[in-house]
Amino acid sequence: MFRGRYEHTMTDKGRISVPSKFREVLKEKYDDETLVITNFDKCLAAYPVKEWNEIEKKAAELPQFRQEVISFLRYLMGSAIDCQIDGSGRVLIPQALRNHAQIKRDVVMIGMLSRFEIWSRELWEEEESKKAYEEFKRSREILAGQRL
Amino acid sequence: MFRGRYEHTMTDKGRISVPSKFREVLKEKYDDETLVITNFDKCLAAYPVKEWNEIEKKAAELPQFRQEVISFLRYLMGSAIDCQIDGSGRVLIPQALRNHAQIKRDVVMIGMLSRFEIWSRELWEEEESKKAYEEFKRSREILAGQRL
DNA sequence: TTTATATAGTGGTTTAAAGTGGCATAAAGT
DNA sequence: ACTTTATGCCACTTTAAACCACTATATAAA
Repeated sequence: MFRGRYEHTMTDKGRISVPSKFREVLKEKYDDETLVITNFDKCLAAYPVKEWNEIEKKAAELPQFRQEVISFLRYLMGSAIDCQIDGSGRVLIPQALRNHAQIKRDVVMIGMLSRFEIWSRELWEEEESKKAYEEFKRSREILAGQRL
Repeated sequence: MFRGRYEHTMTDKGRISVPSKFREVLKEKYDDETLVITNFDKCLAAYPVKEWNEIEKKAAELPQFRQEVISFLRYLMGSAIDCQIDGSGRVLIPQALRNHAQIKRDVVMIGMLSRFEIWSRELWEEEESKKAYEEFKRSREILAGQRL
């Protein structure tokens, strides 16, 4: 499973090296180094193809004419692109996705179990990191409560 | 189970030797010398992978597209990194975690049953003295009630 | 008590791997 | 054909992992 937070930089041509721990998970657990990358909130989400297929399957079961479903699918599916990891462990992030996530140079990648997120460092630090910490402190009891 | 308190020092490259008692527990009870280390309030928490997997399992059961869950996972998973214990019984603590726990050189490690905590000694002593002060105030109340 | 022997903790050095930048070639779009 | 975009490859730098060595403390034997 993907976990950990890594700060990398993007080359001027839009390539980012995938953290080696993530690549390891892809190789060991998924046996496939292809990623499906899509828009997600203010960041990008990268899925192993196997996980992405699960999402597609679930999405197909949703009522296809509900307005929310249509918007949701348009958003998530419309921007999903599969990206190959190259010989030196990098992926090329298509221009459209870079723009969406406002990625210029510095990026933060965050493991999220079955996927990982790609953030512009500025956006992450300014907007999301504090929010995430607050939510964590608030929700920690959900997990802690089940253990005691 | 992890028990006891140990004071160690960190090398300039961020390595800390895990107390041998803890290593023994890892080997005997968990049969695996990998640790998952994560932010925890003012210190770091180190889990045997098996224990950490329990937490991940619970996290994976949460609805993955709920906003609170997403923020929660961003922090919980983002700050968790697995660290291998090397040949001489040490772990490398990643820079980000060192910063979070304000660890410079002297550390205190505290057994907490299924995990152990890693404190900067300075912070630990502050916490301890605070606790001692609370204790003092509490006993004073009791004494006050005794009309002394 | 003194002397060996082992083990834990620490420090430093070497080696390997990860991440990054750049360039050359290939493919695609105009 | 030519510009743009993508891919593959190589070189450099930094960081992490592996290795070796020393000291202090504990343990066992003389």
